[in-house]
Amino acid sequence: MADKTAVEPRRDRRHARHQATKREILDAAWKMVRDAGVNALSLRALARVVDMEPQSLYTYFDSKHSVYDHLFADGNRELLARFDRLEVSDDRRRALDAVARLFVTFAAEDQARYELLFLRTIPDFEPSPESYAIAVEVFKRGRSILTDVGLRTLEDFDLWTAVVSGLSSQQLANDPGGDRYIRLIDNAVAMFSEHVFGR
Amino acid sequence: MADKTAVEPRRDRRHARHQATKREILDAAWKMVRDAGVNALSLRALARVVDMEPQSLYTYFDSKHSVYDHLFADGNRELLARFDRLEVSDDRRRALDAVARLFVTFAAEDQARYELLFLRTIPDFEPSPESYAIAVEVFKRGRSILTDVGLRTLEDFDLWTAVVSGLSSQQLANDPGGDRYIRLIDNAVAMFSEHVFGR
DNA sequence: GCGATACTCCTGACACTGTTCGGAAAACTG
DNA sequence: CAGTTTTCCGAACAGTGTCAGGAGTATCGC
Repeated sequence: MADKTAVEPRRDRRHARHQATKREILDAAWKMVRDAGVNALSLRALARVVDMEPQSLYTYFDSKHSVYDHLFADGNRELLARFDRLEVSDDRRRALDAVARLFVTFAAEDQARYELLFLRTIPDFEPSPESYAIAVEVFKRGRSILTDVGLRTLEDFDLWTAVVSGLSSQQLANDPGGDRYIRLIDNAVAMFSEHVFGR
Repeated sequence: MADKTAVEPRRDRRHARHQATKREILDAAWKMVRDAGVNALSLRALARVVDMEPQSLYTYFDSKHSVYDHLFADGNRELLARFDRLEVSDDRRRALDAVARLFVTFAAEDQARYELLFLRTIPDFEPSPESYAIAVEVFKRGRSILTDVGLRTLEDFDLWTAVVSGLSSQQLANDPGGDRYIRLIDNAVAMFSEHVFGR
């Protein structure tokens, strides 16, 4: 009798929790990371949100780093998808502008995601080969768009990424939520294409 | 008797520890941060290095954030000193090149310091007014050098910082310890000054 | 339908973290 | 020498990621 009443509610909670699948956990993790910063992710707090015990998360993820790894993959997949959706103009300037705008916007949208994907800010975290492969894919896709546009040498490409990532990081650091550096994209693209293509 | 032998070594250690002053603690903190990343700093490990109990650190610092705050101030002071030591050439291109080189080198030297000063990577950390004042001083100094060179508008200045910080962050992220992006400084400065000054 | 197997989840525990409190020893001040 | 201030530590609290072991549930082969 006493046993039964003690076990009953546990079973109920089981059912409630059971729907908290991998995807839901990751979504909750995204929310936490966005609200409090990449390094403020806590497995225990995460478990609380998805109504689990912290140890149960280990059914879905090998470790905290594994959670980060999945977020890393998520972010890169999203970026890759946007690149795929992008229709590249024949006009050089227009194409460059679109790519820059795509990237800077992507960065400005979500500071945490930017940190996770492009800055090594979590101690000892390194993406798994599978996740890193997606990042490489993103890189290749970006690179191929730019070579199509006429950006041939690695030097020019590096200079391009420097400019675009510079705008992104400055936007996030000095004017998060605003458009102080986003407004400069036009100007920056003009500067860049004048330099490498002449005017 | 038993009491005395138990107390004796404690007194000896006291003397040994006593030389671990604020400066020494901060130096040790710099080393830890450089070796393991900004977010891997641990007060307990730090105390171990300077041969103290963790609680004793609170004699010198109000909190872990306060340690970060002092590091933040340290870094900005160093950068400010370098700006002061810099002799600005009359030649525009040369001057810009020197400033860019100064900054990118400073960034490339020490990833942890760069994160600490220019990226908001530590959860909830915000520099104290006193430390932030030094950062503002650095900003002013950089800005004044550039206006002297003929960079008048805020837009141009923002574009400049974007390019320079872009080179820095790319250097750290994609080729730490190397010079893949440092080599581009010449090129980048040419691009920038052609754009804002004409050629 | 039944037994074995796999999956999911939890209890308990360990070593670690930053931090607070209260007290003791040492250093400095009059 | 007495009194005050500075420096340090022992004990403890709430938080962290993680592991081991054991339940309950779902699924598969028979």
